[in-house]
Amino acid sequence: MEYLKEYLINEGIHPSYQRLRIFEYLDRGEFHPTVDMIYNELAKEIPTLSKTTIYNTLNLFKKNGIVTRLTIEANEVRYDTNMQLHAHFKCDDCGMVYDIQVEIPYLTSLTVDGHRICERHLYLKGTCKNCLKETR
Amino acid sequence: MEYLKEYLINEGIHPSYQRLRIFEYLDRGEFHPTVDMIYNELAKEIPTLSKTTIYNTLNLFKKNGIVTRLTIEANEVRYDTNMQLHAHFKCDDCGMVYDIQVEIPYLTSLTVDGHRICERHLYLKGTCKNCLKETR
DNA sequence: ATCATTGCAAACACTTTGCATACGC
DNA sequence: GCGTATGCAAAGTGTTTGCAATGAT
Repeated sequence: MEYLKEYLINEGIHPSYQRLRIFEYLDRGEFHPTVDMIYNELAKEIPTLSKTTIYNTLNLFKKNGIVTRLTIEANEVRYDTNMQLHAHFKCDDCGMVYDIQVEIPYLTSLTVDGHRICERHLYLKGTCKNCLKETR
Repeated sequence: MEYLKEYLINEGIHPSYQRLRIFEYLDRGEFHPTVDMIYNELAKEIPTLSKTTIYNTLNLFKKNGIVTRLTIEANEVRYDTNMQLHAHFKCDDCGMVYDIQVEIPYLTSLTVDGHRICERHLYLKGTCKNCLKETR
């Protein structure tokens, strides 16, 4: 946990207990949780935790560029600590969101049609391989 | 307007006056309006129009596959009648959303990592060419 | 002692639901 | 006349804001 603390400090974020726990939770692999997921999970161990703090914290993380907001779905925002360029696949059946490694030179382009690009999101939707198995 | 009527009927949608007007408004080029934009514009000419009707109508259009929901931004849903595969660029300065014609073979692939893809969205963000001009 | 963070409660914004009215065939 | 579409009001959701209490140095 010590290295996470240093990471936050490096990014200009005072590493309070709540912030550390929220970042640690986000940073556990390909997870992309929603605010509710974070709250429900962490509130078990931090009973005083409030959703306001989670919103504050995620907005701070976003502002400082250490998380990305995923808007695959109109009604659910997910958060990702993996800042490298990659795509996301969401399964319409089970709701799982997968990281997809893409190799699209085009995506890394700095401009398109004269517009300057500074953020890219490739979202795919369908049925994931696990759900495909079950319906087979 | 007659051909729009026939189009809706073909897609299994009863072409009421409100539905026609909403679809016609959506279908005016690269526009991608939000519910509010549709409402504000059409309410001028259809004073009794309610937002509920717009929500009902857009959900119906979505269900019948004649519009796509764009979720470039967490807090704003936009609607698009262009069902062909293309990307969207949103300008952080002026808020304008542009259609981008892309040629990425990968994007048309039917599967990735064993998952079956049935919907694709490529969202780009940055500063559009018009806003770049002004700050120059 | 001071300044920043937390978290409650209230406010806000967006979308859906329930239902009575109005419309079109 | 009947079945559907409309639109008001209310409910439901997700997020932000105001502010007092708390915590860290």
